[in-house]
Amino acid sequence: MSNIYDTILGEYIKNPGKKWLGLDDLAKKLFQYEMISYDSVTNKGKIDFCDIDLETRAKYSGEDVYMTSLLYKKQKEEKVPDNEVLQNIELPLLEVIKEIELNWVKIDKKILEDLGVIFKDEIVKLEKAIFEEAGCEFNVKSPKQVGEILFEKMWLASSKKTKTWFSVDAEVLEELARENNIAKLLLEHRTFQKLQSTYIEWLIPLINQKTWKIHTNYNQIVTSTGRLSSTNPNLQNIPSSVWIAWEIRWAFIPENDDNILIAADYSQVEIRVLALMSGDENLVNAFKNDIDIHYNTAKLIFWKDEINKDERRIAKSVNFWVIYWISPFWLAKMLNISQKDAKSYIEKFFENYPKVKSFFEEVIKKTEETWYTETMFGRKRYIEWINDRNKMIKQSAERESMNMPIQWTAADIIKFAMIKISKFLKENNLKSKMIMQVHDELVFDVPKTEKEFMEKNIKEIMENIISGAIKLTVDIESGKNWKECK
DNA sequence: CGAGGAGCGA
DNA sequence: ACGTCGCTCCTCGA
Repeated sequence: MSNIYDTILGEYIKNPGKKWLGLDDLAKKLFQYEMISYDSVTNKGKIDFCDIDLETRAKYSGEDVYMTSLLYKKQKEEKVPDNEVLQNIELPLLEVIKEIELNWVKIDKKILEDLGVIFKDEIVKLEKAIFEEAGCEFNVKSPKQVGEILFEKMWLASSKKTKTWFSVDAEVLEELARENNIAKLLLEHRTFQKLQSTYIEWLIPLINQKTWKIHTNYNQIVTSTGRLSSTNPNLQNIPSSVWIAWEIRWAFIPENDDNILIAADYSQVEIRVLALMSGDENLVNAFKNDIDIHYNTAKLIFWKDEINKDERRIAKSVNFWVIYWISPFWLAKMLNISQKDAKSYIEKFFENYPKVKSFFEEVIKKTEETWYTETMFGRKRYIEWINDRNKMIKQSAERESMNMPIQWTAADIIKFAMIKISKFLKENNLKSKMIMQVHDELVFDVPKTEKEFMEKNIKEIMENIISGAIKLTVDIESGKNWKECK
C-alpha cells in the first residue's frame, strides 16, 4: 500500500495548482476502493439529493465519512516524509490558516449598506446619462450591446478586437473617452457596477447575523506560484487603488471598540528577493544603503543624478516589469513611450545590474537541463515544456521559470512569517489575532493595550525571516478600520 | 450550465 | 504578439 504523503505530493509537485486529488481519487489510489460518485446517485445533478431513497443516500454519505476516517487514521500512522518544505512550511502553516479562518473578520454592515445606496444612485444616474448620449436604451452591462451602440450605431472608431467581437474594455473606452462623453460615462458605470455587485451585494449576505463577521476560506494548494488564495469571499482582491473603491475597506473593522487593526506590509519584497537570489552588487548596495530603489535605477538608466518625478516613474515600471521579463513593445505601451526607448531602458537595466541578467540566464539554463526551477528554500516546480519547439510556448516557459523562484520565494517568506507570528502570539499569551493574509500583507485585530508591543514584534519577526546580504522591510500601519491602515 | 468578456487584487 | 497568478461578476447561447 502506498504512502499517503508520497501519493499527494507526487501529484502536487508535478503539477501544482492544476490538479489535486479528491477523496475519491485517494480512495482508489490508497485503498483500491471505488467510491459511489455524486453524479451517479443524482443522475448528473438531475435529481435533487433529498429525493433519493434513504438507503442510497445513507450509503453515499456513509462512504464519505468512512473514507475520511480511514485516511485520517492512515495519516496518523504514517511518518511525515523527509521533506523540508512540507515539515517546515506547509504542515505548520495548515494550523495557522485554521486559526485565521476561525478568527473571522468583523464587518460594519451599515457602512456597506450606505455605500450600496450611494453606488446604486450613481449607477442609475449614469445609466440615464448613457441612454441620453446613445439615443436609445440598452443593457449597459452587456459588452456585446455596448459594442453595437458604439461601433454600429454611433460609428466610433474601434481600436481592438476580441476573439468574436469589438473589444469594449477599459483601455478602449479610455481611448474613446478623450473625445466621447459616452465612453467616459460607461467607464464610470463599470466602476460603480463592479463595486456594487462584487463588493457590496456579494459581501453583505456572507456576514454572519450573530457575529457580524465574515468567514473566508483560504486555499493552500490551488496556485502554481505557492501563494494562498481566498474564496467566499475573496478577501485578497478588496479594492485598494481605484478611486472611491477604497471606501469598501472602511467596513472592515476590529472585533470591538477596544481594539484596532494593524496591517503589516512587506515593501518591495519581490525585487528584494531578486537582489538576494542574484547577488547583484548594485542592487544589493542600493538596499543596504537604504537608497530608494526606483531612484537608483533611474540614475543608472538615465545616466544622471538629478531625477525628476517622471523619470522615477519610468524607472519604477522598469524595475517592476523586468522581474516579469516583459517585452519592449508592452513596456512602451504601458509607459506611453517609443519602443526604442523602452528597449534601451531594459538594456540599461541589465547593463547596470549585470548579475540579474546572468541569474536569469542561469535559471533558464538550469531549467532546460533539469526541467525544474526552484526557490531559495529548495522548493521545486517542474516545467516540462521548457524545451518545447514552439517558440511561444518556450518563451512562456522561460518566463515562468524565471518568475517562479522570485514569486514563490516571496510566498514562502510570508508563510514563514505567519508561522512564527502565530507561535509568538501563543508564547506571549496575547489577545491579538491574525485575521487576514493578502499575499504580502498580514492584518491583525489588536487590543489597544497590546498595540506597541505587537507593532514592534511583528515588524521584527517579519523582517528577520531570512538573513542575507540585505534586510527585508515591513511597513506597519494601524487604524480603527482597514481603510485607515494605508 | 459553461464560455467569454470584463475587472479587482498581489 | 507581447507579464503571472487567482476570484467573481454579467451576459448570452446551448
